[in-house]
Amino acid sequence: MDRELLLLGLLRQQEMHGYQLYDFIERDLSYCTDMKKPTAYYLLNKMSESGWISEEQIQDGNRPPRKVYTLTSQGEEAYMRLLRENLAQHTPPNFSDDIGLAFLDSLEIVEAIALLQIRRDAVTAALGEIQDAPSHHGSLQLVIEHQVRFLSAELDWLDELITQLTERAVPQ
Amino acid sequence: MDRELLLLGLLRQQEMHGYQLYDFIERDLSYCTDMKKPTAYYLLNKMSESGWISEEQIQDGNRPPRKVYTLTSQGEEAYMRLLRENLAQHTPPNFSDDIGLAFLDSLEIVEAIALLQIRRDAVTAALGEIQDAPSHHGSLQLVIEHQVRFLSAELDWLDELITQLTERAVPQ
DNA sequence: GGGCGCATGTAATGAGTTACATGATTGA
DNA sequence: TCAATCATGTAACTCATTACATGCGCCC
Repeated sequence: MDRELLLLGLLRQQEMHGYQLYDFIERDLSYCTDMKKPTAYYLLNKMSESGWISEEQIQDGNRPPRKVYTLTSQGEEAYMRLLRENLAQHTPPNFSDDIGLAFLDSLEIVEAIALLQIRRDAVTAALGEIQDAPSHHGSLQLVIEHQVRFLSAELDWLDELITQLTERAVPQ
Repeated sequence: MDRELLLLGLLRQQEMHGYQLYDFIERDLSYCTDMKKPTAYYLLNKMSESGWISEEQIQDGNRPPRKVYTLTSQGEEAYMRLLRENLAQHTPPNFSDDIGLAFLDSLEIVEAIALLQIRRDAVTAALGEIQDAPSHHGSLQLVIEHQVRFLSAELDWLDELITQLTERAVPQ
C-alpha cells in the first residue's frame, strides 16, 4: 500500500496525470523510491475504479489525451488511513547486502578489504547524489535528511569494518 | 541471487536438508532476512538441477526421506562469484517507511508525534530482539552488529525528529 | 525526416508468497 | 488421542517488472 500512499500524497498536493506522476517519482524521488510506468498506470486505474480518485480527460489537439486525477473524499479518507498506518509502523528494510557480510570469512582478508572498498565507493557516490539533489518543500525534505543520515551511518560502519580488517591483516 | 548465496553459504559450512535450512533461516536469521519454505525448496531443486549442489537421499524408518545437500565444485565456484559480487555492491534498501515521512505535514503535529512514538517503540523492540539474539560464530556476527548499528541510528534519528516536532508544537 | 519526449496502455515474465496436500513421529 | 513438529512438495495468486505497441508533436 506504500505505492498507493505515494500516489495519493502527490495527487493531494497537486492534480496530475499518470505520466507526470511517473516522471516526478523517477526524476525527483529516485534516491528513495521508484515506480515504473506500467505500475503507476495500473495503480491509478485501480484506485480510479475503487473510487479513490476521479479522472478528467483532457484533450490537447491530436495528442493522446491526458487523464488528470484528483482525490475524491474516499481517496482522502484512504490517504489519511494509509498515512497513519505507515507512520506508526517500522518495516525493517531488506538488507540483501548483509548476506555477503555473513560469509566474509570465506575470503582472504586482503580481497575482502578490496571488495568492501568498492562498496564504500558506491555508498559515497549515493551520498553525493542525494546531497546534490534539489531540495524539496515541506516534509519531503525529511526523506532526504533521513537518507543522508542512513548513508552516513553506513559509511561510518564500513570504514570501521575496513579498519578492523586491515589491522587484522597487518598485525603491527 | 542473494537467496542462492545464502543457501550456498550455509550449505558450505555444513551439509543440510531443505527443512533444516529453512528452519535455521527463520529461527536464527529472522532479524536480517527470511525465506519461506516453498522458496527454499524451489531454489534447492533449481540449484541441484544446475549442478551447484548434489543431493543424497537419507531414509530414516518410515519417515519422509530427507534430501541432504552438498556443494559441488561448480557450486563452490558460483558461491565465490556471488559472494564477491555481493560484497562489492551497495544495494540501497527500500525504505517504504519514508513515504509516510514525506507527507508528515498532512497531520496535526501532535498526532504526528504520537504516531512516530509508536514507530519508535517498534524500533526499540526490534533492537532489543537482536541484542537478545544468540551470538553467531565468525562473520555471521558481523550481520548482527550491522543491524544493531542501523537500528541505533534509526532510533537516534527518530528521537531527534520527535524532539524537533515537539518544540514546534509547543513553542516555549 | 528521424529520433526523442510525451502519453497511454497490454502481454509476458519473474520472484516470492499463501494456501493447500500428504504423511510420519513425538510429546502432553 | 490429538496437536505440534518434521519433511517434502504443488497450485494459485500477488505484485511489480521488462518488453512491446501505438501515435502525436517538437527540435535538430
